[in-house]
Amino acid sequence: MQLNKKVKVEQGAEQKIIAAARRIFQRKGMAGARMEEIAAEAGINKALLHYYFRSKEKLFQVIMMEAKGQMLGRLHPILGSDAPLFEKIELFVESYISFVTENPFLPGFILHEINRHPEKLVNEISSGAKRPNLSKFFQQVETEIKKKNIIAIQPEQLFMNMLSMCVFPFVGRPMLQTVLNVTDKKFNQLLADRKKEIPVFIINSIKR
Amino acid sequence: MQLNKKVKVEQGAEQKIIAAARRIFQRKGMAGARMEEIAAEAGINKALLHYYFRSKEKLFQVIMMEAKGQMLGRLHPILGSDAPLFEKIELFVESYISFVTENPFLPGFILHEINRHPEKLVNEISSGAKRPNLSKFFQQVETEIKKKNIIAIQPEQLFMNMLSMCVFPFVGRPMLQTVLNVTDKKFNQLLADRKKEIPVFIINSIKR
DNA sequence: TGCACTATTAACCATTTGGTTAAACAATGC
DNA sequence: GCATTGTTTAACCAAATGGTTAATAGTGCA
Repeated sequence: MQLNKKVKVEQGAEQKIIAAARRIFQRKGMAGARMEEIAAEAGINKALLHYYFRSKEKLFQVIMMEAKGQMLGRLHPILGSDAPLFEKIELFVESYISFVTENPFLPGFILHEINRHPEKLVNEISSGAKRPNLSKFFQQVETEIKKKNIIAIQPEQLFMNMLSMCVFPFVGRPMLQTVLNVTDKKFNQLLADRKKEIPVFIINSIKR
Repeated sequence: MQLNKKVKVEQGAEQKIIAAARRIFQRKGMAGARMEEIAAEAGINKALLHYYFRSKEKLFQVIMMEAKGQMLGRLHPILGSDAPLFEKIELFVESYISFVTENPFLPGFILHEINRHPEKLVNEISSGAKRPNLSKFFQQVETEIKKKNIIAIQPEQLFMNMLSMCVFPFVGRPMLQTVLNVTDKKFNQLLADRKKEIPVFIINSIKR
């Protein structure tokens, strides 16, 4: 028989802290987050935060690294694959929207924090993980243009368009929802629809 | 002869404060901004901030109202006009990108602060200014669909796409620039190109 | 059982920070 | 000139906040 009081759902303190820090940091940002608040959210004492992660800055780095990794890490596997261009676009949009749906505060968090520190660029992405490489995707676009399968477009512009349409509605949700004057339910439906709508929109636009 | 030491460029203290607060708040957000810092940026004493604007919160409200007004105020004049749909799209994109080019931190600022306060929605936009009304634009889209001039698309999706492609590259610039691996100059060129590229992209996508 | 080691906490500390106050300073009217 | 009113500042204050410490509780193991 095991006497361990913390079984099943009861994750260790370290994990509880990370989960709490994720929630608080992502919503309020580094400057807006309070160590006390994170401790409370994790259901522990403030001193324990410093026991596991020495400082607010250190804890923040952990969350930020994780966030960057999640946000950028899915670019390469999809865009670097061998799938044909149109299929790749569909895959990318579906995957990215699914991810952001699960983590609606993540993009805004990263963007705000990066803007806050213009000095150190986004370098050392995810602590030296592979920098996302778009060359495969870019080559594919160039090839399809040469083959007259799609119209001439700068690959960079196409990529920006794709990413913008996937991510922005989540970052700008409160503003958009007000301007569009729709309910939560309706807006969620619109977001869900975009998994199918955006690929159609993009492919319509570029195919000859 | 006027003895007034503060002529020409020397705006009054109140204006200097607002200008400084705009810069600091937009870059660092409410929580990240320091009153002392704003005072220094304005070249005055911290106590003078409280003389003109009673509290940080009050000063912040001034900047936020102004920001919302600028961001949302330009929607209605363009989208509510009588211009034909395609022309309207061109006007909108050009106007919006020009504006965001001049105020690159403004969208991120608003979005972050709104996310930070989910309770009070974007209501009371610009202190009761006219809520942007998209109905004219939406009607136009419906009409063009009926006339078979454009393909079927939910007007809300079209609007989201437009706004996303205009705004996101500025909000997400640091991330995008890293991923695309381009210089400042090249990225600025890409952004400038978008004034023409986005309308083409959109119209290509929807026209029959 | 007792010892070493980890985990956890309450109380505390130093610094930062928004905000206040009283006094100096400048402009303006009489 | 001098009183009055508006502007600006240095010094100060109280609350908030990140971080520390010393003591306590729990755990494995010899």
